[in-house]
Amino acid sequence: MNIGQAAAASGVSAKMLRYYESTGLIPTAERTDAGYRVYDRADVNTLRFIRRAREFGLSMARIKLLVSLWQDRERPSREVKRIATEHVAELRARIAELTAMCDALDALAEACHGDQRPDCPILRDLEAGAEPDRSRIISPVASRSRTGTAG
Amino acid sequence: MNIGQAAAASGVSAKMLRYYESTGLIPTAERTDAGYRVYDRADVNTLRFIRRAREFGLSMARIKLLVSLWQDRERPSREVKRIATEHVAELRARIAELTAMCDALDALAEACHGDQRPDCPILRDLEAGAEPDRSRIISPVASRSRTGTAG
DNA sequence: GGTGGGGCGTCCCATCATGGGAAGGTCAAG
DNA sequence: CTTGACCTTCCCATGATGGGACGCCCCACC
Repeated sequence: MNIGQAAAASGVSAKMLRYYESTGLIPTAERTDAGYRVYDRADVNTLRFIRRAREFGLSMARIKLLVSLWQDRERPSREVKRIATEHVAELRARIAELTAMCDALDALAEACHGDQRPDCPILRDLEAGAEPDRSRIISPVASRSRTGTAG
Repeated sequence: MNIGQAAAASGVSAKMLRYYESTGLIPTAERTDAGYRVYDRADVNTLRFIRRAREFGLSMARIKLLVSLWQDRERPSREVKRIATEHVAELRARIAELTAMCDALDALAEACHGDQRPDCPILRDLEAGAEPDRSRIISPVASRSRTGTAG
């Protein structure tokens, strides 16, 4: 089967097929004399596995691990579970972040009249912390300590 | 103040300051004779506004709109509210997506023994929809090399 | 045996916001 | 004048994906 057919059969785009191959997620496909990639049903199954894993939001790195575990009949389910659990934890963290943003912004939006008047609690919140035109913001010593990153 | 001081005072990195300038989010900064960018307290306030807006997960495009609304004393709060509401809707949609992923994967992980045995509901779910392939998922072990993953 | 349309190949670019780093100029303190 | 911190611009990388250009290939149709 051609790349287009494998793509249609698996639900993974041909573009992604080439990309997955280039990153080593799937093995290098056989080629016809003309250089066309050739796939079989087993490849399509792997691709479906990958697509399904992507639907869980798993990263390529984790999917790579899962695929090799999947193809290893001796795998300990512990390994699989660990990967899934890590991902769930990350999803939960992300959800918590987004929920905090969402709740805060929604509260602000609820408090906003939303009419032709310029007064707006959203903007008032956003500009909070902006120093009014008082004295200098930076102290003479301030520029020294640049503590690492801020994620 | 120069870019490093403005960065420290605003919480926006110098790198991002240049980037925001290049994309037109903030106006082109004045320069010293040597070419150094110069900022004042008003710039720092704008930067803080931007940083705060970023904390709500707003896109640069929406922040650009918000900044111009913020600086327009005649703005209708309706405009601001609309932007916030759109973003809240997108956040909710994203949260729903992530929550669905999270719940589904978590259920699978919960059902997984997580021991040394190879049987695993997570992998079984992932391979669901894969066409049966003559009783085997991958071709006979001896013929195909496993592309020496080793890691 | 031609030919045309569509599939395939590679390579480059863009996303979105951010950081890393190199090469070279500038400033301020010693 | 030296030194070191800071500034400049430019390039690259992220993560997964799509878009597009250009050129070759394949097959059906005549």
